This record gives sequence, structure tokens and C-alpha cells, in this order.
Amino acid sequence: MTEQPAPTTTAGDPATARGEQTRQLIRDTAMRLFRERGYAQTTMRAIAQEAGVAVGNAYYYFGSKDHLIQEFYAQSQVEHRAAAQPVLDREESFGARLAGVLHAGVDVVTPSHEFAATFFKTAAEPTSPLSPFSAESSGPREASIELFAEVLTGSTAKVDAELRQQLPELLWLAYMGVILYWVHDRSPGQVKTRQLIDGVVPLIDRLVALSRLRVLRPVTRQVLDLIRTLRH
Amino acid sequence: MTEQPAPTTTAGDPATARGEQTRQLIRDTAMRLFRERGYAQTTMRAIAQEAGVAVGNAYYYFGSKDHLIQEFYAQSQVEHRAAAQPVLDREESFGARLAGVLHAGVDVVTPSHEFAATFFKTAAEPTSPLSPFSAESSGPREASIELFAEVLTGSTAKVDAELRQQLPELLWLAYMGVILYWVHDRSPGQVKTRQLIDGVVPLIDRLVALSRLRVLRPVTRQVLDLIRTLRH
DNA sequence: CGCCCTTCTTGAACGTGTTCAACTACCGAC
DNA sequence: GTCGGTAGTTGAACACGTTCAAGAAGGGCG
Repeated sequence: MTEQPAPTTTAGDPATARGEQTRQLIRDTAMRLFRERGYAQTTMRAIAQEAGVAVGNAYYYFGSKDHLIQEFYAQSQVEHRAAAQPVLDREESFGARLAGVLHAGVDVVTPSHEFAATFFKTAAEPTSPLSPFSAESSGPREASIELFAEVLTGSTAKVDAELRQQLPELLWLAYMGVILYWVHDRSPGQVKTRQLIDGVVPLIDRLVALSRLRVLRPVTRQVLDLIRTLRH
Repeated sequence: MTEQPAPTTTAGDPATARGEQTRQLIRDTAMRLFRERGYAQTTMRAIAQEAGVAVGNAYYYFGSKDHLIQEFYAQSQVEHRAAAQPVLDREESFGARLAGVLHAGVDVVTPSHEFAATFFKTAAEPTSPLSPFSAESSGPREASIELFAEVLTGSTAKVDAELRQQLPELLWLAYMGVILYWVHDRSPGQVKTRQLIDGVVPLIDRLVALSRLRVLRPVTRQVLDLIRTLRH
């Protein structure tokens, strides 16, 4: 009798009990169509029809077509976490862990390259709740930053104490940069993004190591201060 | 009789002769309404009505509402060039020139901060002709890169020969980064963007100077090679 | 069973960006 | 001056995202 064992759903806006099934149905249908036809080519009417509900019903669960994208964002984060686990279990050096996690991130989104392009268009708008910097995206974002914290803590790298505190967020920012490049990457199989990762990780690795050097301490401090100032 | 002194228009698609007036009228009306009401709140119908033409006429000159934004992009570049001139005439040191030109760039777009946000949303889409990396934006982009070339050539800075070649494009990329931050900058008067410029320019300045050091030569080379690989 | 309240569902209607077949204005050629 | 062709112009029509008043479904309580 494990069928309806009390609504264990987290307190999402409407999804308290009955509608949860419909919600998932609509979400899954949308994700499928997005992948099949692309974002712009998938109409809300098509999603509704394919899911067997009325158009307005989709809007009961998702504020807009854009909000459906956020589901993709959240889902990708979860998959990224799972795909990164083997790397975190296997690798010990900072560079290998970072490279592995970045590659895992790209792996996860690769099947949706075309669709993801349009996704990041919407995400780039600062006023949009879809921006990776927005409050509404804080869930996936913090989970993602936590992942990069694990990259660091599980590694053998010795890092300047002050930098250590900020580094996870900076690595996440670098990851966003990789994704931004990936979105624009027209090379077959997005090979260039892979080259970017493999080229940039050693640089980051070396930079992090250098940050402990006494001569560079002032610069490190200067950079960290600047970043602190610029954060919201 | 300087009224119609032979069509000196550059070979833009339709704008060979008669329509040039209408084209400019529509463009100026659109720019004004964008600034007054914002991008989303300005309908094509409103633009047409305010300009005293039919809706379809606007589409004769501009392929889409998005294409009107490209006019803003081009116009901003011209204004940026003009605003940067005094700085280039006055300053000699690389840092001062770079900071001045970056500040000038922000100055130019400041009146359109709200509208520009939506602008960059569209610009972020890779498939869009509006992307600053796209072929259709190559005009303003190259003019902008040329501006940063002047920042370098007019300065007293001594730069590694290999880096010198790539630096203008890299500075332009940094400028894009500044704009990206500016778009998301919610601080009053976008003060933080100013702090970003003032904080980052000394770092770039120092980095450029260091690039000539023999010990750092391999790293410089490595970075430049990576960038060359990643360019399309 | 009947009642009420919340949750969920519906589809017509609105405003938008965009298209297009039809029409008009202009200009060179004969 | 009339003819033909290009450039320019029109506005109704289309498909889309989104809204909303209306209703249906479910469930707790007398």
C-alpha cells in the first residue's frame, strides 16, 4: 500500500497533493518536446495536447513557458551531481577532480545542445527568474556550488585559507563560463569546449597553487577583495 | 540644393534611395519608445503608429523587432568611439587609456540600462544574428576591437609581441564581460560596475607587463595557444 | 446524503510579433 | 505621355503566449 502514503512533496507552490501527477506529466511532456523539436518550435498548445490537458492547465502549474525551462535547469543539476560522483570517488588531485566534474557537466547537457542554446538566451536576462544568479534559481545554484566545494575539499590541494573560502563559488563561475562557451560552440560534438576545459584546468590549478606564494599574496588579496566587493 | 544630393547611402539591403527617410524615421521612433517604455512594453504597432506608417512597413526595413535592437548596438558603438576620443588624446599610460575607454563605454549605455537588459537577453542567443559574436554584428564588433587596438598602440606600454597581436580582441572580450556585469548590476547608478573597471584594469595592466618576463613566457605562450585554438 | 470549500481543469478571448497578397508611387524607356 | 517594372506601403490575417471567468472534482463535516 505504498501508493499514496501521505503527501511527502516539499512545499512547492500548488503541488500539495492531487495535482502532482499532472504536474509531472506536463513537465515530462514539455521536456520531451523541447528536445525533439526545440524550444521555439514547441508551442504551449502542443505540450497541452500531447499531455492530454487544457492549455490553461499548464499555466496552473508553471507560470510561463520560460518557467518550464527552470525544470530543465534543476533536472540537469541533479544529473550533473550523479554523473560527477564517480569522479569524486576516483580522483584525488584537484586538477583531475575539477576537469572530471566540468566534463561531467558538459556530458549531461550535450543531448540538449540545440535546445539549451535557447535556454540560455532566456537565462541571460537579469530580470528573469531564470537567470542563474536570480533568487528563484538559488536552489540548483547552491547545489552546484556545493558540488565544486566537494571538488576542493576532497582533493589533496593545499590552498590559501582566504581563497579556499571563495573558491567554490569562483569555480562555479568558471563552470558558467564553460557553459556559455559551450552554448556558442559550433564545432562537431562541441570538441572545442572539451579543449577549453582541458586547457583551462591546468591554468586554474597552477594559479591556485601559486596563490600561497608569499610574493603573490598581495595580488591574491587584491583579487579576493575585488570579488567580495562585486558580489551582491 | 543640398536636399537630395545623390544617394550616398552605403549599400544596405533595401535602403538604396527613397526609403532611407522612412527607415530612419522608424528607427528613431523605435529607439525613443524603447528608451521611454522599455523593449517588451513597446509594440510594433505602437512604433508604426507613432512613426505614422503601417505595421508591415516596419518589417520592410527591419526583419524583426529584434533587428531594431541591432541599430541600437551599432549606434552605441559610434557613440562609444566618440566618447573615447578625449581619453585617447589625453592619456598615455595603458592603464589609464583602458580604464577611460571602458568607462566611456558604460557612460554611453547608462541612459538605457533598463532597456539594455532586455537587449542583452536577445544578444545572448548564439543562433541570433544579434549575438556580438555573429557575422551580422561583425561591423560594430570589429570597430569596437579596433578601438581597443588604439588603446594599446597609442600607449607607452611594452607588450610581448605575440600577445600584442591578440590583446585588442582580448580587451574587447573583457569589455563584453564588463557589459555583462553591468547588465546584471542592480546597485544605484551601477556603481559596482565602475568598481569592477577600476579594480580589474590594474590587474590587466600588471598581467600584461608580466607577460614579458622570461619565467612566465611558457604560461603566456600556453594561454595564447589555448585562445587561438578556441577561436572560431 | 447534502453542504461548502479548496484544488484543479477548461477553452474561449486578448494582445502580441510576423506574414503576405494586394495596392500605390515613382522613374526610366520608348 | 504612356507603359512597365521596381521600390515602397498597406492592413487584414495567422499563430503564438498568456489570462480569466466559469465550472468540475474531490473531500471533510453535519
